[in-house]
Amino acid sequence: MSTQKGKNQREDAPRPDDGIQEDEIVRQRKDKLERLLSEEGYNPYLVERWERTHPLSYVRERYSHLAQDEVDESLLIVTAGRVMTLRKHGKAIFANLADETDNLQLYFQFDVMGEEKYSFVKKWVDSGDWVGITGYPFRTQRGELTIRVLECRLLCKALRPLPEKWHGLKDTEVRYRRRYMDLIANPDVREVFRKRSRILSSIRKTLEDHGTIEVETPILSVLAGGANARPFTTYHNALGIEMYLRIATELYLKRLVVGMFGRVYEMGKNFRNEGLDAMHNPEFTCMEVYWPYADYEDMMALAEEIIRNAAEVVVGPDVPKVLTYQGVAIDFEKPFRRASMLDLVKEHTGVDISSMTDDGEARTLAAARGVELTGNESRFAVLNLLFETFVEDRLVQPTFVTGHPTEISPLAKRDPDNPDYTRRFELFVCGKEVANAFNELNDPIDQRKRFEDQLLKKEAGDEEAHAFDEDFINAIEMGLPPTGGMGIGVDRLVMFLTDSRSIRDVLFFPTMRPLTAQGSTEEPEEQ
RNA sequence: GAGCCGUUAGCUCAGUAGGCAGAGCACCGGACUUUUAAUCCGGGCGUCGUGGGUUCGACUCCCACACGGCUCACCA
Repeated sequence: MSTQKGKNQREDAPRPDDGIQEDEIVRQRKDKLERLLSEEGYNPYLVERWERTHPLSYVRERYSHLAQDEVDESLLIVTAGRVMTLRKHGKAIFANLADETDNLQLYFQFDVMGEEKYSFVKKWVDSGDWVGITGYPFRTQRGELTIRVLECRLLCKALRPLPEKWHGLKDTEVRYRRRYMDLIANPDVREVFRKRSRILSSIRKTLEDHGTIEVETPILSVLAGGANARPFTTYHNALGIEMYLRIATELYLKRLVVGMFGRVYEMGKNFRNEGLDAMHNPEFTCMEVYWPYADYEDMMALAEEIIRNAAEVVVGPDVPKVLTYQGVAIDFEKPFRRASMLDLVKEHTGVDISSMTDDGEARTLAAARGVELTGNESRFAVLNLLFETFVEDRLVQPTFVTGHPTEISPLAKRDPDNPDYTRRFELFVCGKEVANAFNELNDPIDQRKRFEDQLLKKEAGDEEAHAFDEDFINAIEMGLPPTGGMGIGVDRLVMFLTDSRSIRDVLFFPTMRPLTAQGSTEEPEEQ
């Protein structure tokens, strides 16, 4: 495809596929494809269906008992997969076939298949190709469970070679940008993502076992509320308005509780226009759940149950739910520690904010410990800063941190015994926040005040202050019953349960900077 | 956003006080009916991330930029 035009395009304006260049191997494979068409009249891309009776894992399980040289012809196996390796020996060929379940050896024999079928395989099948196979299982002299192939149908031809078979694909950039190559080459990566799927199912099952129903609320809306974060902005042409991608699902879900939906949850992507690093991706998966008539202690029990069940799908049943994260054993089995933010700060810094009524005193004590302050912080803000600076990192084992100041909890109900604080917890694992829950504020008058408070912060330059949501006030003026709600950072939970160092290792396609003019403001030429 | 490190064949990686760019796997041709990182014989494959500079000569030295990784700062 190196027409004059194509060449010019590549030089003058990088195309999205620039960087994947026509190399020797691809040229050879395209030639081979043409020869396959002209010599055999076979177009592998016209194959539409293959009646697979059994995946490879079935063969391994059912025929594990076969002895050396024993063949089982009781059942014709019709299976399929990608050819990973080929070992050609003249009139016999060994290959490894992989599907989504397993990897099994194939044995092609001249005598067994007949010259025509055998020669086709020898001549036209390459590593990377997809094939449909029929044959009988047997065990080789070397003890390897193998399928003796009777028929081989070339289902699809690969024009690009597989990554190196021994070292796999290591280049992190290629692994993230072209995850399909990573998944082909690295079975452990496939396993991480299978675990992710099982964890998500487990979370859904635990919630649904408690009568919680899954709902969907807008991702695109005119107001991004429910958290303190900067949203992504977009524009709706027909309506002529700015719109935002959601930063949380909270305010919509509580509207549904008002609307008498009972226990609801949503698991989906949130979007925050902030930095990227090992713990943060601009889009990430959150689960939020709301239970009427429940409180944050019920949410603690639910959090433990969700996480323990999720751990179980990773480690297996009847095993202690203790997992190693980056070399540290994390115990999800025993009840998680519960401690108030005030006590934890006192424990780690000696500063006791609970007895304090003076903001200046709190600032002085924090400043003495090296915390940078603007001089306007309340003692509650200082408490939070001290917690973030001196405590957070140390909470390695699962810990419920309770009693956050009202000032930093604009949607949480006050503690009736101490209105400056809320009935709230955050769950920390490995020094990172995994869950956040509280008794939902259902006093519309207080909620309005809290929003007004956030508005003042926004006007003072806090870009992450909460937006004022008049309709949400309207909703809870209709009456939100006493409700416990919780959010869980699903990606982080998956990271801890799969021993993944970066959030990019648990997202199929993590956000990456584009390589070319693609994504820039430049006009995409022609068309 | 800042600092450090990296970018060489399809993949994994070597490499040179500045002097024709290397290996293994993959690929191509040949041999081979129990191999499994098959083996044996022969072969091809590179804008050494991009753009400048220094130099007789740059993959190598210098500068800028791009992308990635790590650390830090903000956030989940």
